[in-house]
Amino acid sequence: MDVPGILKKNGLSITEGRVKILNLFIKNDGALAHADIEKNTGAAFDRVTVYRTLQTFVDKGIVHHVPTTDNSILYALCKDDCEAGHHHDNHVHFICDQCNKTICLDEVIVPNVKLPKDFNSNRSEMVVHGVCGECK
Amino acid sequence: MDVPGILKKNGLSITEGRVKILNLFIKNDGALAHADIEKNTGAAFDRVTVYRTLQTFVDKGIVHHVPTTDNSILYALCKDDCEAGHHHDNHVHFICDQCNKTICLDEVIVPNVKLPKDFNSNRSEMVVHGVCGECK
DNA sequence: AAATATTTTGCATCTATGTTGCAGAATATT
DNA sequence: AATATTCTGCAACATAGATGCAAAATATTT
Repeated sequence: MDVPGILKKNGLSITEGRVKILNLFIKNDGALAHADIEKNTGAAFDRVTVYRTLQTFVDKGIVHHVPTTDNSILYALCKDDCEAGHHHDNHVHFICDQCNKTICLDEVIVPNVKLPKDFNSNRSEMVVHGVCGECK
Repeated sequence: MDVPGILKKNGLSITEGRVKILNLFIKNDGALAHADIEKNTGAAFDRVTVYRTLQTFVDKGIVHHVPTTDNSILYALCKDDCEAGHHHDNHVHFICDQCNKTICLDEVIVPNVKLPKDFNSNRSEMVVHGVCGECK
């Protein structure tokens, strides 16, 4: 589906900023931080607009948060979400120690773990660190 | 091992702030954010001191970062680190949706996942969300 | 296509979080 | 007890993110 289509499907107005930012996600298969987006759009938009756009995308399930160990917030697009419109982010995220990219491994499902009794699990997140195919 | 002993073993001076903060971690089996520590020490220490103490503890391997999906940094003590002094945090972290506590499941090891070929893994982190034994 | 209604953007402002340099205080060493 | 080392607190700074509101852009209606 094309970018305007994705926006319309989610009840969002089609604006220059949203189109450009969504395109950035589609071109880049890794995860993006707010700062990456500002760099790549050449400061064409206000900081606040970028924040709000990202928040909107998260709310609509177009994009999801990626867990990190530092204090950065990463956003990643799920291919499945794009196509089908239902939000599921139970896949593994991979962070390359070399190129520092965060990559969604859409095909790798987060495994279940045995929890202590009396613990119930809703959802799980998994981040794997290592060296990606490009850098190897 | 007692708190001053842990500090000494890591080549750190024994100071009021470090003892109190390390005690906080030992008493509380969940993960703590910077803000939690400031609350629990009754603002007895400067903000900067708390930041630096946490950074020092991370550097020395006394405490480790817990991955989160929001922008908060959580710190958690590993029982094993305390006892043996070697850093390993390949256990699962559990975040309770109800009481919002983060709990180190020291006995639950992060499972291995099959990565795409050409990907090498060094270490993995896993966060499970759900309801803990207390809240159930 | 023009007019109106709705959304979105940008600016100004504010808050929280985290860092760094440096002098004084506390701890460790001799 | 005196010296050397380490740590703390203050001030200042940097960055990330949120909010209210008027102006601008988009969507809808006629």
